[in-house]
Order: sequence, then structure tokens, then C-alpha cells
Amino acid sequence: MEEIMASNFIHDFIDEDLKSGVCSSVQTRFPPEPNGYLHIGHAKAICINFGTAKKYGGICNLRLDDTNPQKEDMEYVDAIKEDIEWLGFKWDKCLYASSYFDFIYECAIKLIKNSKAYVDDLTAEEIRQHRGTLTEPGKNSPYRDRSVSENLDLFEKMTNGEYENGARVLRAKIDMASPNLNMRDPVIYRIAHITHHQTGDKWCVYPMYDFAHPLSDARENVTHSLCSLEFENHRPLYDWFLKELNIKNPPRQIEFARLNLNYCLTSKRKCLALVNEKIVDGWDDPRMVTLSGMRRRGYPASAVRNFCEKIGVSKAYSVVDMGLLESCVRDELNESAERAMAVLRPLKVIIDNYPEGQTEEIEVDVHPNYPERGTRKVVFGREIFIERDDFMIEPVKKYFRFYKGSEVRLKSAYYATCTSYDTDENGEVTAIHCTYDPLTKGGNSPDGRKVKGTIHWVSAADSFRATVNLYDRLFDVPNPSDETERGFEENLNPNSLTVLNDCLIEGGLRNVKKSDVFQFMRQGYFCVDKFSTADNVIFNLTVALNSSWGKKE
RNA sequence: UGGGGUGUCGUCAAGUGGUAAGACACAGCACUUUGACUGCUGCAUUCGUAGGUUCAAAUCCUGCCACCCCAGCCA
Repeated sequence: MEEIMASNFIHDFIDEDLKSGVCSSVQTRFPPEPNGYLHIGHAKAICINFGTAKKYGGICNLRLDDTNPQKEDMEYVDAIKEDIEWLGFKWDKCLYASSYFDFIYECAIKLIKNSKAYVDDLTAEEIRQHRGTLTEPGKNSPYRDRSVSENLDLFEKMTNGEYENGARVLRAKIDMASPNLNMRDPVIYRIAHITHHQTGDKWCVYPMYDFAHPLSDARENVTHSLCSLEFENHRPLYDWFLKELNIKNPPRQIEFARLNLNYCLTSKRKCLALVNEKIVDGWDDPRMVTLSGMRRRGYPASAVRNFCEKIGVSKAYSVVDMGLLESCVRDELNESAERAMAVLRPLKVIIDNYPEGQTEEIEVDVHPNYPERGTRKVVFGREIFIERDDFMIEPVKKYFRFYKGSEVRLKSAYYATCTSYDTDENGEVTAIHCTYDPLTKGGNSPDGRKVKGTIHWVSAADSFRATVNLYDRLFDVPNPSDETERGFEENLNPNSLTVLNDCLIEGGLRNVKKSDVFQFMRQGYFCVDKFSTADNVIFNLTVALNSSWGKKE
């Protein structure tokens, strides 16, 4: 992984800081809260944080931002680590905000001693009422001017577990009239009698994000704290804490626009609903844009990284086209995936002039663009199967596959001409009959005659039945979060999953391993699903091939 | 009607006073034993908008418009 991140406005700031001597090296961090699974939006943040550190020869730590035990769980920290590693990044250290609880607590004491923080007895509702509104200033809490000693005493009692959840909070004493609501005496510690997944029952007071984050960054010597745009309003508060606590070489927070992708969902709440209501098959359902979902779908990590590089970094609100992600996946897989032939919706072909009971082996390139990668053997015989789409009773214009009288090339095998077809009582085509030209073995005609169409096939003699999951986008509207009428579930694409049980795959793929990826020629890229077994091989459609056929229809 | 941000092609996005990169998408042509890949061509006289400064403005100034974020003891 030698990619060097392209420059962006964040790097411009860093260049300035380096030049002016504000810092002499660069350190970033990726700070997810372990309360859900990582998705494509996190991938952008991961690439930016790790990519920036790498570009400047600096350090990037993973920091689990676990200051709210109520929502967090070990299950998520394990999944987060696994996903980051899969994406191809290596953290310098894996850290926890919770391991700074002592330090953060001392900082709170310091603020109290400096009369910059106070214990407030107001209820949550009262605090809300005192906060004022966007256009009206707030009112001071009646407890705002408690003495230092009383605050110290009360805060100690809070941490000793003498009060119920919500009974009191510690607030920073800033300015209840600030036009920035975050500066109106924000709560910095709350009481929560709950077991923390890292610190157990050691604490019953926990710092809020706004307090813990700048201190954690400072504690780790982060130089540039990169986060998304919604924290822009928090920056004055971030800087306030660092200044009041006299932090030397304070980290600098820089915000960038988070990633939005059309036709999919990244909201934790909504994804959880999809999982809980069993609309999808878990967090790693191949239709989800979670990292685990994309992994199971067969997206190469390098494609996801490349996508993150291509979308750039800016502060403009944007919605990136899903098509760009898919393009990155095709780009990568076109280079790496071995080719194979698979017939998803089989139609039997009988080659009437091919000797009954005879078969032959044909050598085919594993990758036509790279002959040096070798060949594989496929078996040809009298009975083969082709895609139902590759035959039409009444061909439409510019259709150059099979129809009565047409000659096409059976990929790598022979030219064949369709002579007739059989139907059942419903008029459904059950088989087609062809004659082949023995002189065209390998797919070339000695007399130089050309055919327009080349189609893939598998032989009845050497193919096996498999299940193929055809995936399409989960939602059929560009912005599924836009719940105009009913919930987002109204925007689900009813055809996001098509399960095909009678697909026929070329014999050589009988012993595939989980997560192997192939290009099924003329169709798309497919990977072996995690539930695949030797008896029932399951392929997932990773992404379909581009096609200029039928586009105008 | 407070504060903080953002507006450059259908979608992302370069551009930092010298006359609009690139990618995806789209269209066309060529090549092709994948209607794939690849190659070539086309695709913003214009940068939210109206003025102003300048020899010269997407870039500087002023007004206006649109959109996003903030009133959790969430992050």
C-alpha cells in the first residue's frame, strides 16, 4: 500500500503549521465511539487520518471514544479493530479515552479550583430552559456562583456515588449569553451508575465528549484533530478547555465534510433497524455499506481506499454517486479477478452434429489481458448450457446472439449456428438445437468469416449447480433518509436481492474458497459467500460489468 | 429574525489576480474470442447572484440569494 494522499485544504493548514513552527511533526487519530459498526463514511475518516499521518511521516492512533458506557459495548470495539485492519491500516497504538479518566478528572478539579466549573443541581429540563434559544441569551443557573470548596465537596460526592443519575452535573463556567450555544456553560461531567466495558465499576461519573476529546487529543500529543463539519461549532469550546488548562502545544481541530452516498444509508439508528427487523441479513449483509458488508460483498479494500482518495476532502456538503464506488471496485477487480464461465439462468443447447458421448478439453486464459497468468481447462460436449438471455425467438434489432439461423461463437470453443428450438406446452423455450463447425475449434474460422457475438457457456458434462445471490442497491431512491411520507423503509428496493438456485458453474470452480473472487464473463464479479459449503457453493454478486447493450431501451 | 459554515459541469473536485485540471456519469468512434477492458473524441465563454476595484477576477470588495450545522446530562 504505497499510495500517497493527494493534497487538500487540511494539508495546507498542516504545511503552514509545520512552516511556522507551531508543530514539528504530525500526529492524528481515528476516534470512533464503540457503539456501532464502521461504514463507508468512517472509511473516509480513516483514510484521511491515517493517510495524513503517513504522508507527513507521523503517527496515527486508534482511539476508542468510550465516554458514554450506556451506548457502548466490547462487541463493537472488536468489530472496529477488525474493520480497520481489513481496510489496510495499522494504528500506532490502540487507545481508549477511558484510560484518561484520571487525567480528565484532575482537569475537572483544576477547573473547579480556578472557578471555571461548578456543580449544578438543576434538572436536565431546567438546564434546557436556562439555556435560552438560538435568538435569546440563556440565564445563569442559581448554583453558578457556588464557592470553590462547596463545588469541590459536591463533585467529590458525585464521584463517590452519593447521588442518583441526573441529580447533579458539573458544568464549565463560560458565558450563558454566548451566541454559540455550546459555550453556554456546557455540562462536562454527568452521573451514570453503569458498568463500563473498560473501567468496570470504578467510575460513576463520566466526562462528556466536549471535555474528554480535547484532553484526550492533548494527552496523546495529537497535533491535528480532524473531524467532521458538525463539530465546527464545538471548536471554540475545544480551544477554551485547552487554554484554561494551560495545555502546551495544543492540538488544532480541523473539520471536513462527511461522506454522503446516494441510494444507501449510513445512519446508525436506521441501519440498526434494518438489522433488527431482519430486512437485511445482519451488519455484514452485502447490501449494507458497512465495512463488513462491503467485505462480504467482495469489495477489495484497495477499491474502498481508492474511492476515498477519489472523492477528495473539502468542506462542501456533498452526495457522492454510488456509481463512483462501483467504478473503483470494477477497476480493481478487472485487474485482479480470474475469469470463469457461469450460467445464471440456464438454457439447454444440443449440438446435433457433435458426437454423442464425446467430450473434449479446451484451454482458456485465466485472464485474457494477461496471458502470462496461465490457462485453465474447460470441458466441451454435445450438451451445453447458455444464458436464457442469449437466445431470442424473435431477435430485436442489433441482437447478435442466438436466434434461429444465427451463428455465434461459443467462447473459446466453436462457432455454432442455431437451427431450431423446443418449447413446452406454454410456449416456453426448453432447449435450442445447433450445429457446430468443427473447423472453428478455439473460436477462429479458417475461412476468415466473422461472427458478431461471443457467448459464454458451461457443459452439461462438467459443471456444477450453485446458488448465486444477485444484489442490487438496497434503496431505489437517491436519498432514502428523506422520509417525506412514511419511514425510510418505504424507500427499500424490493428487488435488492434475487436468489438464483440453479446456476451452473464451470467445473474448475468446484473447490473455491470463501471470499475468492471471479469474473463470470459477460456478467460481473462474484465472490464466494461466508455461508458457502462444498455441497452448496454460494456466490455473491460483487458488482456487475458495464454494458452498453440495451442501455437505450 | 443569533452564531458558525458552504456555494466551480448531472455527481465529486482542482483552482490562492493572468484568462476553468482531473475523476465518475453521459454521447460518439475505434479495437475486441467478455456488447467487458482499452484507446480516441465530445461534454462549464463560465465559476449561486447583482454590482464594484483592476489592463486582467472563480480568485479582491459590497449587497443579495440558497443550502447545511447548533437549543443531549449523545458523539
